[in-house]
Amino acid sequence: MTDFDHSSIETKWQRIWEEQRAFRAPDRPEGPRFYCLEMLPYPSGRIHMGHVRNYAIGDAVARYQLMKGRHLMHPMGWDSFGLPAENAAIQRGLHPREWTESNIADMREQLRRMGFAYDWSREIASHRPEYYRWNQWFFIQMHQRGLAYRSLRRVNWCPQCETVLANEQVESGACWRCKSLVVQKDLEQWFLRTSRYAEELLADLDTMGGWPERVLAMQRNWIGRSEGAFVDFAVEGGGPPLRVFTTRIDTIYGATFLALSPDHPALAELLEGSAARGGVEAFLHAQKQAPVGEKLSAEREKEGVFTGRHAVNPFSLERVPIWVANFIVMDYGTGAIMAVPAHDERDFEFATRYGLAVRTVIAPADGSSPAPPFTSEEGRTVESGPFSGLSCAQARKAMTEHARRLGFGEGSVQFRLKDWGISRQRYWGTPIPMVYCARCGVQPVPESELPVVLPTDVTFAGKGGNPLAGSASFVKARCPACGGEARRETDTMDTFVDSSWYFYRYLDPANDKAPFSPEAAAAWTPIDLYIGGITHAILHLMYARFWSMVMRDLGLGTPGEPVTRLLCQGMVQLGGATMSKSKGNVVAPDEMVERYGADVTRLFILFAAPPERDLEWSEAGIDGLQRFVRRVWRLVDAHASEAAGAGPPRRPAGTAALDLRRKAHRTLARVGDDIGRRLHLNTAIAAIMELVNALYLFAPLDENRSDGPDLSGEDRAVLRESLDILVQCLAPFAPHLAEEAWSRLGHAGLLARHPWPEPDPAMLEREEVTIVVQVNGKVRGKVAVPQGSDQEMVLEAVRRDARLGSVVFPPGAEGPRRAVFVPDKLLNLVVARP
RNA sequence: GCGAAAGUGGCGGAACUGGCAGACGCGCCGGACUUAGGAUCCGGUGGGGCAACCCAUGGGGGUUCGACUCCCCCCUUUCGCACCA
Repeated sequence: MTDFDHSSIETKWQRIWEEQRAFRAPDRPEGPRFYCLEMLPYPSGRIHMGHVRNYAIGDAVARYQLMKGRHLMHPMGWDSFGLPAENAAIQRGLHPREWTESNIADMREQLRRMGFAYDWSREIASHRPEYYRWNQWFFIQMHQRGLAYRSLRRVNWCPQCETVLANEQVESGACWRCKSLVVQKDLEQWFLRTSRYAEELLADLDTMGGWPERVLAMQRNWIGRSEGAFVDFAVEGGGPPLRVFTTRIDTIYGATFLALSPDHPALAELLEGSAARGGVEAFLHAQKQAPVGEKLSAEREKEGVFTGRHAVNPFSLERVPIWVANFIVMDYGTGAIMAVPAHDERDFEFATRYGLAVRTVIAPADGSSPAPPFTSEEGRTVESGPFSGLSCAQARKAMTEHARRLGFGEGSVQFRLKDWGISRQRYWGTPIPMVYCARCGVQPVPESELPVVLPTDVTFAGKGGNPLAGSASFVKARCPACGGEARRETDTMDTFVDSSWYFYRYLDPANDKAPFSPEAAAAWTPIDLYIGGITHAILHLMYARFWSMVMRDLGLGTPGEPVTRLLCQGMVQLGGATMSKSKGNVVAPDEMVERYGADVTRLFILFAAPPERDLEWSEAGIDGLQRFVRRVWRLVDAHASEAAGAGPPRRPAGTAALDLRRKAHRTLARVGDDIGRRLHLNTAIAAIMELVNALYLFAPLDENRSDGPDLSGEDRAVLRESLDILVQCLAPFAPHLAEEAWSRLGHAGLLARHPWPEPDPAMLEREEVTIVVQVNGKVRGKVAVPQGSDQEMVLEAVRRDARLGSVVFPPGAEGPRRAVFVPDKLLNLVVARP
């Protein structure tokens, strides 16, 4: 009896896998392939339990698919640009590159010790010029096609990080990273035109059956498509008309005022000569002071002020006052609305506060007359001039057409999805490859001059501002058009750019002519399974989809949708909160590996909960997994010598042996299905535990003997087969243990690359099945009958059953009125109730 | 407010297409082996009666021969969006 020394055994197999290049993926797979991808980590320095869980899930699937005979692509890399490196530089005086590279080295080592089956030859890191030059290349391609543009925008600004934040990075008014209150600022920014793909991004969601419903819902919500119409209201006293967007043009006869965003560009002109000018300007000033968080809140009191001007409703020709209101946001629609207090809650609230008219123009179909505001679309228009009496849908159609014909409006579709602002005023990111020439304007850096490399002569003072702007050598540039002096763009790209296409670079990581070859992309994508946290359900996954569509349109051979199946694993929590360094509730994977080994750690984290569910960390159960590993090891250790000599089982042996064979083959089928189809890794492990229990019953171990019990030759063959199956089932979850056991059982070659066996169909059948016997739906007993028995045969068995017979057919009572029979499963007898 | 998911023993969780609720593990109880065991093996373990049976999957209704599973209402929790016109 030898103990399972996890430390030496795990190290040994990690070395052998590496030496034999066991997980190298071919550049061009021939035959079935599987691309298993896990979200790449930010190299913070240490891996945490969230990583371990993510990668243990992916590794189990990857190893299983490899054994199933598929060419496997299972790469790993580093999302290595970003703010923490810069902060570390400020705090420790290290260059961000040194800090990052050293973290990568540490974390790579930690991942190796977990025994994950990665093809490390494809490793990428986004902070390396070989990688980010392609960010720059993509940017230039997009710029040429009008997909990248520069625009002055009121942006969200984090005063702490001193950088712009995308809308997506503002969480209830605070910076998503540092939580400080976000303010607004006008800045020239680079944008990517995600809006051009809004329709496709939305429409595809309906076809993405391999994604969790909640992620699809979040993305739909985020894209936020609304069908409606623009309507132009002429301004009384001249000037250009005010254009509003509405989804309820059918209520336009109830519009009693217009409301403009405080940021509306037409305001200045409207206010000229208006008596209300002073009051409006005071209001606007007060609005500007309000912090962003408050500004975005729905609970905020609705406030506004009359501009002193009027507009004309083009349908009713009525005069309506023009107001400025704080609840109108500039970046949706036109920044101006027609307010219909009778049929919109917000408009109603505002009208009530300021004593504005409320006019009902929709009558509910049921004849009721509810108090305003009611927003239902069930009903007909009333008091709507020639459009009265139509259903809301009809009215919308007719009115939109009317506006179009008369030239004061048109149908329009609006999206909540905004273009992606990618400019960041940081050092540690991809330089945006543009230069500014006084004569020629904004010019892209020629492709031959890529990459634009980050300079090293920068100081990280922590005083704010972009360190890049302080690098004279970097800022000074030549204009590609005229050759004159020019100034280089110092903004860098949002790190979400890096992660939007990295999974294609893995396929062709050394390519220095293109980001990747179209052949490689076509051969390996779409990704079969992508695993990561739900935190990326919107941003990263939306950008990755957008980028794939752009690359497809650039002719790079990528599919429009990059991911066939998405698994969002739950978070690892401690004390009800996600583990995080700042909360101080982390458990270091290193310590677990040291104490229990990688196999036990992996088994535990996979067994404790199904992958999608949050997992509350508790070590209470880990002893069970350690026991399990030892039990497996003892089985193998005790039986290896005798089992090694046995051939395959020839014929059904005794009942016990036959039962064991069936158990083994059922386990094999179940584990395969649980990993390959259902992704229920916890139940797969449970099934393997059952097989281990069955093996112990079949061949009890005697502590006083070094060898196993006395078994017949046939029993030995069955035992041998079952042990082989056990070890193979275990390979995706506890790969080191499995390899060691495999070799102990006398097999040559790596188990990791050994074909996954097919269960013997004969062993999945049973000649006898247990039928549940119910009376009026209540279980009253069970009978054993041959598989495939019909109803009569089962009834006969029930009659013969000593106990059941009298329960089901009590003397003197009527027999069953009818029976519901599910073959091989259940018989339900419906009898008259007493 | 809108949207999504979840609620099952002391605990983590099973039950896939409506068909034996509680697989598997933790914990606990008992036994075996032991100088000892916090090692190992075997058995028990939802509740009530301790037998037949009855009750039980957040609560209440419904559909069905049969509901953890489907439908309606409600409660709780978590997550996402939050004045989107």
